[in-house]
Amino acid sequence: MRDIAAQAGVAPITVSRALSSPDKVSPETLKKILEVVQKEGFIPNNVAGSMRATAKVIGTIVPPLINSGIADQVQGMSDACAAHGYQLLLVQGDFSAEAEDKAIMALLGWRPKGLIIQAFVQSKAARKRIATAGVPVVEISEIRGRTPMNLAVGISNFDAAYAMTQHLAGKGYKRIGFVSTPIHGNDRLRQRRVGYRKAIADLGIDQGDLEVEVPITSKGGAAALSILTERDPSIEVIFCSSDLLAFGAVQECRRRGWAIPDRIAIAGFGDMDLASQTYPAITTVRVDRYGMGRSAVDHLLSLAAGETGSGKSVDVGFEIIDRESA
Amino acid sequence: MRDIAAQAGVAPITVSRALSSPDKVSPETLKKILEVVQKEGFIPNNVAGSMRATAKVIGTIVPPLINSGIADQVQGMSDACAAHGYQLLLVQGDFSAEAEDKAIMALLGWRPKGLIIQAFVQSKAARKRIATAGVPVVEISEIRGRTPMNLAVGISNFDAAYAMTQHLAGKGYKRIGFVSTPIHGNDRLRQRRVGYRKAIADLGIDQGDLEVEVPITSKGGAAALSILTERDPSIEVIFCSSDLLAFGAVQECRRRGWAIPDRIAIAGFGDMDLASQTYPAITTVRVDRYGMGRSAVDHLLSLAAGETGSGKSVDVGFEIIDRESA
DNA sequence: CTGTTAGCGCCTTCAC
DNA sequence: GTGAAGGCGCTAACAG
Repeated sequence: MRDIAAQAGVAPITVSRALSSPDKVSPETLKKILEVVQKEGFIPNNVAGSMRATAKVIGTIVPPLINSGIADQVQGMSDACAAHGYQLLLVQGDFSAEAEDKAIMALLGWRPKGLIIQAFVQSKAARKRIATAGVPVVEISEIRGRTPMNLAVGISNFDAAYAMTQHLAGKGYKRIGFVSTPIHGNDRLRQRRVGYRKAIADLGIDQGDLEVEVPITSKGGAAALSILTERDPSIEVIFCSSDLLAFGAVQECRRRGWAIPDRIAIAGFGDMDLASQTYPAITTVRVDRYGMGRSAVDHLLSLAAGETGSGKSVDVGFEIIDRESA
Repeated sequence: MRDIAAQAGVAPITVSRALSSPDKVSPETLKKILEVVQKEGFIPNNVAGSMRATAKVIGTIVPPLINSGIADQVQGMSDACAAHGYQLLLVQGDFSAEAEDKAIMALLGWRPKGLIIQAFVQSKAARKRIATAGVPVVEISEIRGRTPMNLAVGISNFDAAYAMTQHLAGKGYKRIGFVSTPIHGNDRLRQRRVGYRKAIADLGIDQGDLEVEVPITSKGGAAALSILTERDPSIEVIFCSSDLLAFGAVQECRRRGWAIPDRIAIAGFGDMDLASQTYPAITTVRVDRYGMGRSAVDHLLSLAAGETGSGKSVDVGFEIIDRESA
């Protein structure tokens, strides 16, 4: 930057101003400076800049990207960040509290403008650290129940699962199974199961235990179909807590030559591209994951700008998409 | 950090050492410092640290995460970064040279240890900037043809597509179609098409134009099936440049009640989870995307450590996975 | 093994 | 509209 300044015949600070607030520099000076910058291919050092001003960085922790709609969310965040001139610092963690803690530490070390986390912040220690750091946090999560640290963006997974279960019952299905990936530490999944259970109870269906947990792969969905139909051969529909599982179940049916939805019906959750393209197309719950990502960034920047959204939740809503599989 | 030092009765530099190279500090001093750090919840400021030492950050540019195996690669990079104590700075771009330039500038501003790019660096300007910055680059890309700036990690998409086309011919298929997503600016896709064409030529098959480009969705795969079978009703197999397209084509067949592979056969590329789980399971080319991500980080750090891998390519290889769909 | 000194490159503050 | 001084928090380099 000194070089540029020398070449343009001005002081370094003027170059700084030319690049960050061009309107505070006279047009001629500006033009000359920009020419030199261009010629030299100068790229200002954000690291140095972030020592005095706060870094234009948003840290985010995401669960494994593989096999999930998380990629959509990351895309949304990335796009929104780009629109505001921010950068995404990405750390992956699983759903364990320890992994989360480590990831939060790693991110805070970069003094980001804010944090976006794909769940409620679990450990008290982490919450305290974040509070001490004075960094706003947006939790992309279940919005029912706990109060978020600052602000939560998401849907009520409880309501969504409840609505889907009711929807299935409304179509005449009596014995309704529920498949999920491991729930431990994932409040979104937990709320889906709670919603399902509540609906079953409200409907007065007496069906015993038709729940199963399987790995987060389509193979898991296939396995779930086997397990549940063995446990109760009269089961009529399987509600999967993710489209990937539903997809696996659908393929397993084809493998067995079972007609969907006549022999058994299947419903999913998420409305991934997959769900509409599979044949038969999968009845599912649509969630705008991309929008959640964008919205999270927007709200985070509002919080960082001093707006106090404390404790509120932003419900992006869901929609039951009725297709052929159930 | 001054606070911590004062409380522990040592100089700031000792705290610094205690945190970054604990073995250079006496056990007692170390213990006392760590206690204070713990008690205060101190998180060192990486931004400041990165002014003198180089930042433990790797910048990466990825194409849209949605609908692709890229998520696996990101996962691999993320895991490898975590293992080395590095952080991933993620920017998304499409395949255009302008987007790439902007993304590279944005990343270089953070003075990262290195860059990982999901293609060859396209523009001369960008290459020059990177060279000037003295930052090593690993290109995850086609390894045939152009010499990489420093080092490329990937496969020969040409060889892979050639091998698959030969494989299909070997199974007796005569009229072999080729579907890809838009090739413009994506050398991996281009090399797949070139490999396909070379194989067709070598086989002496005379079949006219059986190539089509469709959007990168499974719907695109369905559309491709319609287009190609209309263009040539006697087409026997469709080789899709991605599993997602192959999946769409398979679903379209089901919708039409066409038997796979008897009425028409389908092959994919990538061996996504999807490919093995779809029924019928999809014959495809397996590429270890996760491993590519990990390997890219490892090689990048070697380069950054002064190793000169200039111009070399690391071939992670591929494998033809023969399943039911072709 | 520990401390002193100096400075990374920019931006805030204040003066002109 | 422009510039001079100083410091952000940490760590290399050198000394003890």
